[in-house]
Amino acid sequence: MENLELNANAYLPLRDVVFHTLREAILRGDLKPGERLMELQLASKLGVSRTPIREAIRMLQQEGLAVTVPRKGAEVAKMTEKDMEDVLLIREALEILAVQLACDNITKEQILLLEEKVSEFEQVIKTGDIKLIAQTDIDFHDIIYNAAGNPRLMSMLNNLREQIYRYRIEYLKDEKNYPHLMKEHRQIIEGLKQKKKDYVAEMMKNHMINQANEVRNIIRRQE
Amino acid sequence: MENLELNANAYLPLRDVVFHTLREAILRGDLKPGERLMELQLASKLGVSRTPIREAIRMLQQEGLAVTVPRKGAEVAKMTEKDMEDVLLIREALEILAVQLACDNITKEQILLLEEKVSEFEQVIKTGDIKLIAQTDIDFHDIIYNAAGNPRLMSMLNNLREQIYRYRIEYLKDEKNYPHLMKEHRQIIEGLKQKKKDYVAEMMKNHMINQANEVRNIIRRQE
DNA sequence: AAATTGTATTTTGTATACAAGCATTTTACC
DNA sequence: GGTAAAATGCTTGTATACAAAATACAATTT
Repeated sequence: MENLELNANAYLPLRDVVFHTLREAILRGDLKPGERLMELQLASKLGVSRTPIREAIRMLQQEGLAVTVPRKGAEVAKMTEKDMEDVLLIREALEILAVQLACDNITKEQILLLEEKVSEFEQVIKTGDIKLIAQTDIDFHDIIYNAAGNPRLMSMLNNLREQIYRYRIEYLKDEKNYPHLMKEHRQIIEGLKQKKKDYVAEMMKNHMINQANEVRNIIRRQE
Repeated sequence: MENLELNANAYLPLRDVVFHTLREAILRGDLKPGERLMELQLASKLGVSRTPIREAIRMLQQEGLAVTVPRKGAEVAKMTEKDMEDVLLIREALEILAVQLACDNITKEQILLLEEKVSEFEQVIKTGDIKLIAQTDIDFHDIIYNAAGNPRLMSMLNNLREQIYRYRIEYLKDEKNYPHLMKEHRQIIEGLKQKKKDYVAEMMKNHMINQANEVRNIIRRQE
């Protein structure tokens, strides 16, 4: 860990601000897997007392981003390759569910939004700004989640995405992945337009399997 | 709420004991949906200070069993029929995933355990003890989760089960459901034995749809 | 040298104090 | 009597104090 800074907001309780701050730090890798989350240290670094830190840690823990051992303290959750595989499988199942539900409910406007997002993606990759590229990809899927009309599913998928964020960033750093990704997104849009549920499910599955393979390669390469 | 009591354990931090106590109370309906979770009140009722109560509430909140409004406090999460539908759909997708994974990995011993559980279920329904009946059903599915070998999937399914616990109890109070339930369990075992992935998936889907329908009926009847 | 005990230090666990916000009632004024 | 403002009480938010456990490390023993 290096430089944490609080983005204070008069009306949000500090625990929520701390929670978001720590979550961001974990996702962006400023807080590394296995790194201890010491209350006093974090408190002084963020300029608050231990109380909001502790509550934020309890939230992170329930979210799976931190692991706590009683009377020992918390640390940033480590992710083994197996953990990653487990998450990817669950994500695949739920993304397929989401796109199937979306297929039933999606509006013409939402389909337009999806098409716009693909164009936007095409533009954004030229900038080379990975965070922006990642966000555009996230937006695409978020439109589908919204169309699915199942808020709990949406929040679970967001949580799963969080868990593999670091690896997805690596995946998006590799330009050779962009054409496939865009092609798959276009296939999904096509299926949604024609309301072919089995087809979109197949295309989403394909999309997920390809990403999972890339994530696997990245993990292998790192170790 | 009426009588909460703490099941103290020397080594578990109080926050965890409080968390489990409150969770149980919510699931069993002692704490009703919409009921406020006031820190001081709970603290004095459980004989602890506000600190562990607050941390437990943060955990319940992240788990979806409580909802908190800043500077207003927490209350037991309300579940609309729509929420329930949302959860049931997710559960269906993940139970199917679990049983498919189990199909790949299940051992002979685990299949034996499943068969024993069905027999046990047959015995237990004679007692009429709903909590025991529910536990036997839970055990059956837990064996499958274990065979699936995906701990994260297991914990997500456990969490989803939690959310619909109250309605599942109602479902299990109705004796006419037992024969179907047992038949479906036997079909799932058969599929796992023969390692027919598509078949187990189909049977599990069927199992889930039937339960979902019953839960729907119960909700309708209640309102 | 290895193991063990003892002690100081660090860190978490829990209780409590105090501040601030929100809601409701009371009071003052028209 | 009705409305606005003030006051009161209850609740959450945050900081801090103290206790208990874990850890690190030195001293002692084997």
